[in-house]
Amino acid sequence: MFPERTIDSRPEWPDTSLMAPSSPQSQARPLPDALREAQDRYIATWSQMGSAWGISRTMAEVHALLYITGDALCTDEVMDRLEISRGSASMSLRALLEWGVITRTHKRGDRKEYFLAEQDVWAMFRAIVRERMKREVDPMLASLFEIRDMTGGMGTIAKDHNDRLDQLLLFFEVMQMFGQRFISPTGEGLQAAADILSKSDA
Amino acid sequence: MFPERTIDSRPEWPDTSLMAPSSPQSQARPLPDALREAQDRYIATWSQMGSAWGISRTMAEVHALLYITGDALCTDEVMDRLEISRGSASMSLRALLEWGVITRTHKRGDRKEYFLAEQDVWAMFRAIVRERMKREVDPMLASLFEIRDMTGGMGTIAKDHNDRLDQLLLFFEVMQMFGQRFISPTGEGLQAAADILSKSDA
DNA sequence: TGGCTCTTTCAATGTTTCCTGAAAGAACCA
DNA sequence: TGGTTCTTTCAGGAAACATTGAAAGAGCCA
Repeated sequence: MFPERTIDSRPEWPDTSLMAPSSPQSQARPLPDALREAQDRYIATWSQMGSAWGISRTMAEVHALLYITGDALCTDEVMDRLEISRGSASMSLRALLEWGVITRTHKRGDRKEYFLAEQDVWAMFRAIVRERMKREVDPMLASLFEIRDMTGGMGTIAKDHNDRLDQLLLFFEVMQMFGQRFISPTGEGLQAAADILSKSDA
Repeated sequence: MFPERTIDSRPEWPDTSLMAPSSPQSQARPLPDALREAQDRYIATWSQMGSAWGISRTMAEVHALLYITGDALCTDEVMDRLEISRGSASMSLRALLEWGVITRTHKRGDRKEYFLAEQDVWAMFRAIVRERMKREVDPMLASLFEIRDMTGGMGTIAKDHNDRLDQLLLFFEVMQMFGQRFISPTGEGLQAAADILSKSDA
């Protein structure tokens, strides 16, 4: 069902008792193999999710990497870790910035840009919902209104057609309202509720 | 922002005062040009929407056509209207059946199958949400749990990593709960509320 | 200003995804 | 059973999409 694409997802664990001298990590701190493998599987999972929802695999992978490591990584680190080209890394990072799910940072005495993923999952999804509404739902609603106007004065011959459009318009307006509530400060109330729930039954 | 793809979306109206003797329509009833054009624009809009959300353009077009006409159409009618091949029409129709957003019907004395779109927008979206949860969210949650288990016993070195996964898991569990509420009979309450809203301020 | 480092762009290329159309399959009828 | 009508399948081709890498751009420093 999902497209075949994994970043080495072996089913078994290697020996994890020692630190492996893995490739040059962010700040010279090598990672236990098990952790690295878990990261890779997370990256693969997130990239599958992304492609099912119309986000390019690489962009999803870059985001997954930044989120799961929690580190501020530079372009070269992203390239090396995901084995992608400079151009691809650059474009993905920029797109993620535009989505508002990562931010630029700098390190003292280093000219490179570092990228850090939004660490609050709810804030991250608020950003995603905000962008998708802006890019897809709003224009579509505008189109639907226009289309509705095309047959507005046609009388009974277009009645059913217009009713169907009205039904759709109503639905998307309701959804838009929900979306706005989700991304607004009120949406943070939802997050708070979820946080409380999580603590009460953990 | 959206990919270029339209089904003849001229900005101006043709003369709509008369029925145009258009191509052989479902039941030999020709359509006013304006109505046909509005249908085309709806089809184009819906197909754009679809591709932004990972649904193939053709499949979205077929669904749009069935929804907006409200008619039970057979494969040949779909092919002719959208100018797609028999194979493509057949596959799209089957996929739409699997999604549960269209149904098969038959006409007396006719061996062909006819296809009818679910006409209730809320029922349609309940079907879509149900399928997407089943196909994408549930497997992803399963993966996240597995990944979480990979580093469950690793102690402090994986603490932050595990916290991040837990945050994601919590988020998706909340979303799953919402989704289930949306698709359950309770979800119909939502629909009812929206219907009332629409009548009260129309 | 010239040289250095890092970032962005984009034409060419590679890859995935989708569509086509012919052929096989299935259901029905006489 | 053979013929007719409709549906599904799938290999091959076409289109859409993503990635690469080299070159241009941008900022910085001495």
